[in-house]
Amino acid sequence: MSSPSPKLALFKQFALVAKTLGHPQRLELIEQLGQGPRSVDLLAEKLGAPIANVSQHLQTMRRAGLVAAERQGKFVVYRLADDSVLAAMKAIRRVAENNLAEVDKIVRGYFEERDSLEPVTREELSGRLRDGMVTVLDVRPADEFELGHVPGALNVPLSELDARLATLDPEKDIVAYCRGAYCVMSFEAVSRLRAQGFSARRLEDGMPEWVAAGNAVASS
Amino acid sequence: MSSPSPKLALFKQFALVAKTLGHPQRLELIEQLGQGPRSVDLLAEKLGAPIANVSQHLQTMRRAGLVAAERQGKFVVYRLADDSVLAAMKAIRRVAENNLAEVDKIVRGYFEERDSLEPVTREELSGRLRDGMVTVLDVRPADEFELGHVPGALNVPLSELDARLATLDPEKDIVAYCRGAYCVMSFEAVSRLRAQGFSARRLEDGMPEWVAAGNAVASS
DNA sequence: GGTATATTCAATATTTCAATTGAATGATTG
DNA sequence: CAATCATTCAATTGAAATATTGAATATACC
Repeated sequence: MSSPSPKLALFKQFALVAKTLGHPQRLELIEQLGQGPRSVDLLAEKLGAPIANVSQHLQTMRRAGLVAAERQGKFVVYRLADDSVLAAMKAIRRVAENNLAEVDKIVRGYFEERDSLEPVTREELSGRLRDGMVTVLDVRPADEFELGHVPGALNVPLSELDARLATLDPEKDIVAYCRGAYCVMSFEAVSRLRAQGFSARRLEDGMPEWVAAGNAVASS
Repeated sequence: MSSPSPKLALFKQFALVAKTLGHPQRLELIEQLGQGPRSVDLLAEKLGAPIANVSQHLQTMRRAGLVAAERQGKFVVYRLADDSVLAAMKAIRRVAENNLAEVDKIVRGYFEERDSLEPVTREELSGRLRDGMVTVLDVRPADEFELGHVPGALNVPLSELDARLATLDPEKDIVAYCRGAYCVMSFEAVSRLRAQGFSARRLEDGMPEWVAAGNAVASS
């Protein structure tokens, strides 16, 4: 028998990946990076966490092969290593959804009640985009919108939604999206739009999935 | 304390799942349970770990929704919560394979050199099983074989391979499999069979994937 | 070159995790 | 009902992860 069995060595590596995913803040970083490469600076601001802290998490993630870093001028820009990282996060999310009662509780309490109608699938949105009979709303903050969005989408951050209601065409259906499947902002937007009489629905998931599915992305 | 944001609450749950996957021994338990429900006793024996230790890991995994337990007489039988758990483990493995140089090194050193021929896919094996022109070898220990195996497979544990070489039909191709993609035993078996002049290949992955793909399983 | 800015490093205190041991519980058997 | 077996619990110890702080390094800009 070989002293360090190859199997154990491999499992240690797999465990390293999983363990590194096992931190809420790092999952949040992956959600952000799922939208595109970002600097440490910007990520720290998004998370509302100290820069040194975020930097350390990113380095931990780099050691585990989840992200890669590249220096651009005085910024260090991190990005996801590849699509498999998002896939892994999705797989973990599914385990939690299926088997943790706690998740069900949270989702019911905060999300489901606000989404009585079926969310719109990516395929459906792609189709309706071609017809032009739909208004697509990107409710993320402006900086995230600028770094990449669904072509033709209007950027209406949640904070500005009420102010810009008047500019929306009440005849068209509205589809709102934000970062990912559990991004609260799109739920909130749909709920407020409906309250104003709009026909609003939510995209089933967010920007990262849109990109991962090979859809077109526009940047301004 | 005001309740934390639903998003953070969710991410904590996701992180719990990932963190729980982040231990080599627990991954090994999942590999074992991927073959079917097992008692604490048997799992401990398989891992060569103290029972109390394994029991604790299993309870940790139960809290994270990865496994479920059921009392059967004086045994407590654990099983995977559902298919999503194996899917998550697979997704994590993929991240590691794609992005960790260390994994590549281990695989190259221990596995690849012993597998110059392409492994057989599940689909291919299903087809050739119908033709009957292939000998399927299950090289796992007898107890694991008994709890479920590919229909028509011969159980030849690695330890008995040499002794039973004479009983194998040299005219037929041989396909060997064991637990999972990285289960060393099937590599070893193929290598030894080839050294004896047999036409031997390895199934691309193992028992859990065979089951997950909805293939038939026989038990003796 | 000097200074501001972005990021990383290093040291520390705190918390959490893991393995070990022996005792306690629950179910079965005689 | 005692004895036995499988499992879990509880307490302890050592190891590892995390957040926090302030200093160090690199790059750009003036």
